[in-house]
Amino acid sequence: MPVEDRKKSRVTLLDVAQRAGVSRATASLVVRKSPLVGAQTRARVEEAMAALGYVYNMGAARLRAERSNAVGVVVPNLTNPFFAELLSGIEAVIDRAGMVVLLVNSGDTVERQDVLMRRLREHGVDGIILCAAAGTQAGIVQQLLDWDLPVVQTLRHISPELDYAGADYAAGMRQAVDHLADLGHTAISFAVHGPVHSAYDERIKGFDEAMRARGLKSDDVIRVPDQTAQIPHAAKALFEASRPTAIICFNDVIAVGLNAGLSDLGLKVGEDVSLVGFDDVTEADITRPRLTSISTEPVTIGEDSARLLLDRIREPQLPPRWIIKPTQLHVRQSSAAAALSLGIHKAG
Amino acid sequence: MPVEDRKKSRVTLLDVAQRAGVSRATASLVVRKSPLVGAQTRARVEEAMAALGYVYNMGAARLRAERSNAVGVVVPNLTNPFFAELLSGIEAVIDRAGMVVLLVNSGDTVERQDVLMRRLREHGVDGIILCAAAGTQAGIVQQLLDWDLPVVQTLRHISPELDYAGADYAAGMRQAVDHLADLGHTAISFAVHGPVHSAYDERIKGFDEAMRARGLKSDDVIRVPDQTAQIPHAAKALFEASRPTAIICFNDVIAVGLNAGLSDLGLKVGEDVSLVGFDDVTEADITRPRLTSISTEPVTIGEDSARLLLDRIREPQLPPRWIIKPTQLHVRQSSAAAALSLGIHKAG
DNA sequence: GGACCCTATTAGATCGATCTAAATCGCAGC
DNA sequence: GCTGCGATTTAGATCGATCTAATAGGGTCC
Repeated sequence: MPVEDRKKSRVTLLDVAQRAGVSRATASLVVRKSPLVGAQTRARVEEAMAALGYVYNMGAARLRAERSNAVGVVVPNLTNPFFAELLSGIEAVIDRAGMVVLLVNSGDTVERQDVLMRRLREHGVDGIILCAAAGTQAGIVQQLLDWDLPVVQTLRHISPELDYAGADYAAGMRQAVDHLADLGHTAISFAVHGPVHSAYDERIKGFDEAMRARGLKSDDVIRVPDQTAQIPHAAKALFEASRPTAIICFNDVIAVGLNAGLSDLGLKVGEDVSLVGFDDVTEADITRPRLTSISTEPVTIGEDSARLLLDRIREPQLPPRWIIKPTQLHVRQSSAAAALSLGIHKAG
Repeated sequence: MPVEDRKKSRVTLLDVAQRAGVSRATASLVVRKSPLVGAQTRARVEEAMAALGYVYNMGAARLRAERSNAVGVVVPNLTNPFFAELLSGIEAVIDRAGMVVLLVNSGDTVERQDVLMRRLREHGVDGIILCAAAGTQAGIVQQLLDWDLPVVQTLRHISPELDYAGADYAAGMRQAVDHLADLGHTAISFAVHGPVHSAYDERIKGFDEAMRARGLKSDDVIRVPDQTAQIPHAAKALFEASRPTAIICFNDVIAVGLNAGLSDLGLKVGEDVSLVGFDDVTEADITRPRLTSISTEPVTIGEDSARLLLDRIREPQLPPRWIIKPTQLHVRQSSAAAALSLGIHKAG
C-alpha cells in the first residue's frame, strides 16, 4: 500500500461499525465502555477494532463532547530542578487519569504567559495548572472566570478564589530561623534571588517574623545573581556589607552556589559559617558538606495540584480549596553551633 | 450572564462572520492569515473577532485540516536535570513555531512507552520526539512507519531510518580518556549506571577504544546505584576491586555523587584521585572541587530535535538526517596529574 | 461591446466522533 | 393477541472549523 493511500484508508468508527455489523452509534458506545451494549455485540466490535487497527480520534470526539482529556501546565522555567520535580508529580497523576499534559514555559514574564494561556485555551484543554509568572495581576482571575476554565494555582498564588497547592513557606522559614537561633546564631542573613511573587513574599515574611520573635534584626536580606553559575562569586560581596555567622538561602540552588563560593574564600561551611537551604532537592544530600535544608516536596505539590485540577474539572462548582503542605527541617552538616562560627572574620 | 449560559454563547466563526457581514469561509481565511482577503474586509472581520471575544477552536480545525499544531515528547525520566534541559530546548523551538508540547514520561519502560505513544497518536499530534526507553525493539520503527507519523529520535537511537539528534558520545569518551592519559593516568575506571541503550553502548565503546588506543586495560567498568542519593555510598566498594587513580563517570550525576563519596573517605578529588564527569550540566561548575566534564549541551540537542521534527512535518519524504553534535572537554579542578594521585591507597 | 483575466468572496460538503430521541427486540402478564 | 417494560440499538442532527469549486466584481484589451 503506497504511503499516500494510508491517510485515505484511515479507519473510522463507521468502518468498524460496518465490519461488526452494527451502527456507528453502537460502536461509539463500545469505545466509551458504556454498560449499555450487550456482551457479544461488544466483543464483535472490539474484534473489528483490533482487526482494522482502529485509532480513536480525540479531536473529533472533543468537538462534539466538550472534553479534550488534556490539561495545560504553565511553568516559569524548566532548568531549575525544582520545577522539573514539580512537573514530574503533575505528569504522574494526570497520566494515571488517562489524560495528557500540555506543557508551556512562560519564562516568568506575564506577556508570554498571556499568549500561552490563550494558546492552551485554543487547544481546548480541560483545565490549567498555573505557576504564575512574577508580576501577574490579580485581574487575570476575572478573565479566567470569564473563560470558564478550571485553573489551579501552584507554588505561587494570586487569588483566594482559585484552588492552590503549595508549601507553607513562612513556617519553613521559621523552622530555619529557629534552628539557627537555637544553635546560638544572632547575625543571620537571608540570601535571595529571582522574581518577586507570593512564595517570595511569604519567605521574606516568615524570615522577618521569626527573627523578630527571637529578638533579632531581620534587615539583612541580600540579593544574589539569578544565573546559577554566578552565585558562587556573590559570596564575597555578601560579606562586605554585613558579617553573618549564618545564612539562610531562598532555595537550594543558592545554597549550593554559596557553599561553593564560601569554600573558595577559604571558609569552612558547617564550621566557620552555617548555611541552610530551602526545598531539599536531591542535590542537598550529595553536596559536601551535606546541606541542612527545609523540604517542600515539589513532587508531592505537583501531585496535589493535579488532583485538585481533576476534582475541579469533575465538579466545577466546588468552593476553592487550598492544600498547603507543612515543611520539614533536615539537619545535616552545613549548620553548626554559633560558638564555632568565628572564622568568618577571616573573610575580610 | 449566568455561568451555564457561557458555553452556549460560545463565539464561533459563524458569529464573527455574521457580525462582519461576510461569509464563514471568508472569516476562516482571515484567521488563517490568507493573503486572499481584501484589506478592509480583513479589518472588519478582525474587529468583529475582538468585539465578540472569539476563540479559535483548534479541535474543530484539526478535524478538517490534518494538523493539530501539537507535538508529542516522550522522555524516560523528568527528575534528571539533563532531561529537563533537553525539554527546555525542545519547548523553546516548538513554542516559537506557534505549536505546543504534549509531554509524557515513559519511566524508561517499553510497556508504558507503548501506551503513551498510542495515546499521543489518539490526540492527533503532528509528530513525536522520542527518547526511547531502554530495551525498545527496532521493530517499533515499522509500526511508526505504518502509523505514518513523523518521529525524531533524540539522545538514544534505535533505527537508522529515523531522524536523530544527539551528541558524539564515543568521541566524548575519547576526550576524557585522552585527557587523563595525558595527565599520566593508567588505572582508569569507568563508573556507569542506569539502563542500557545506544548512548550507553556508545560511551562504553568509546571508553574501550580510547583505552586500547592508549595501550591501557579497559576492563574496569563499575556499576553504581541508579538512585542519586545512594551513589556516594558506592565510592568505597568501587575501590575494593580495583585501585584507580582516575574515574570517568557516565554522567555528572554520578560524578557529583562520587565526588561526595570520595571526600567522605577522606580522599581529595583533584589531588588523590581524578574525576571526570559527562554532560557538563550547570552543577558541574558549582560543585567543589569544580568538576572536569565533557559537555553534551542538552539544550542544544533539544533544539536540534525540535527543528528536525518541524522539518520532517513540513516535508515527510526527506531522507533521514542525523545531527550529531561534537562534545567538548572542560578542564576544571577535579582532574590532575597522576603523579599527585597516590593518596588513593589511603582508602584501603 | 464582448471576451478574458485576475482578485475577492462564498455556498455547501466534509472531517469523525457524540448526542438525542426514537425504534426494535424479547418476554412477562393479562 | 395485545400492552407494557427493560434492555439494546440506531438514524440523523450536530460540534466548528476547512476545503473545493463555483461565482461575483471589476478592469483591460482588442
